[in-house]
Amino acid sequence: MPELPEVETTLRGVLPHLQGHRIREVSVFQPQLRWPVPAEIDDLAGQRIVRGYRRGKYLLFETAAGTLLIHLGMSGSLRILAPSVPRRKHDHVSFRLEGGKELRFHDPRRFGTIQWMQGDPAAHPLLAHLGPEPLGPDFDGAYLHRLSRGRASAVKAFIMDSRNVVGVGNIYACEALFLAGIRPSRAAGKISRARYEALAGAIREVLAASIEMGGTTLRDFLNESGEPGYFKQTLRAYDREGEPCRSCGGDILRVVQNQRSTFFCPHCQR
DNA sequence: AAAACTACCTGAGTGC
DNA sequence: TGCACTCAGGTAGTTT
Repeated sequence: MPELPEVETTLRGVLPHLQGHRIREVSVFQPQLRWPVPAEIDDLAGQRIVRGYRRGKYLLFETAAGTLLIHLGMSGSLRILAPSVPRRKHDHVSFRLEGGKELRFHDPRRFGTIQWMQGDPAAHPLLAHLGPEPLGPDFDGAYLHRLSRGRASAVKAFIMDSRNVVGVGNIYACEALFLAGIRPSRAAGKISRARYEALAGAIREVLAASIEMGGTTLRDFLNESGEPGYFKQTLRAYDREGEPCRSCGGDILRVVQNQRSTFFCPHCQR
């Protein structure tokens, strides 16, 4: 499941094949993604990718005629392939590149998004209300502390809300709260500045560490989906219900918050 | 205004 | 073996 580190890994994997290169042809096999792939995506054909970057979990590829926006949703992936590689089930969109290779979008659950837009990408409805990048300069403990005053919602939901900060999905929310020693159910508005400093640091730490690990898979990127296999063995809380806390040895608990599983150590997280 | 809930989707896993 | 069922998760949009 692509969280921010997987999206970043994907960007690093595909960008060398895209930046400065022309898209020759766009083929849409299944337009019914989260929203329909617009017919105007054809305008991308013939355009040169000027630059590509990530905003939250959105990937953006700019051309002179418009910007390609891609979100991988829950199960999406991008791969660079030779056109001779047969199309797999759930390969929904293909971008033929100058030089002969193809960029293919694969997404079994079709929660992903492919859009084509004009104008300033930051003003696009999907991007306009996003909070700061967790690895950027505008995100720190002071920011979280200030923003959370008066909020009654659980801190876990607070940091998973992309209006507050982008890129913190369920897994990394659990991991960061464990690292910071904060109980996920605690009211966001009642957490001290000092503890938010720890939380902001933990968020950056888990995301950066995971990007580093994703980076080690870059070599294999063209062959594999880009999902880092090492990832699971480093988890401290997520998906570890009943297993011993790596810090105190007690049982990791699982509860449900806002229809999502939350994993935490009741001894280490208060 | 803020918080909680719903819908979208398929594959993996479970139990009978 | 096969069927029915549940669960997972990102996030925009809707409801409370």
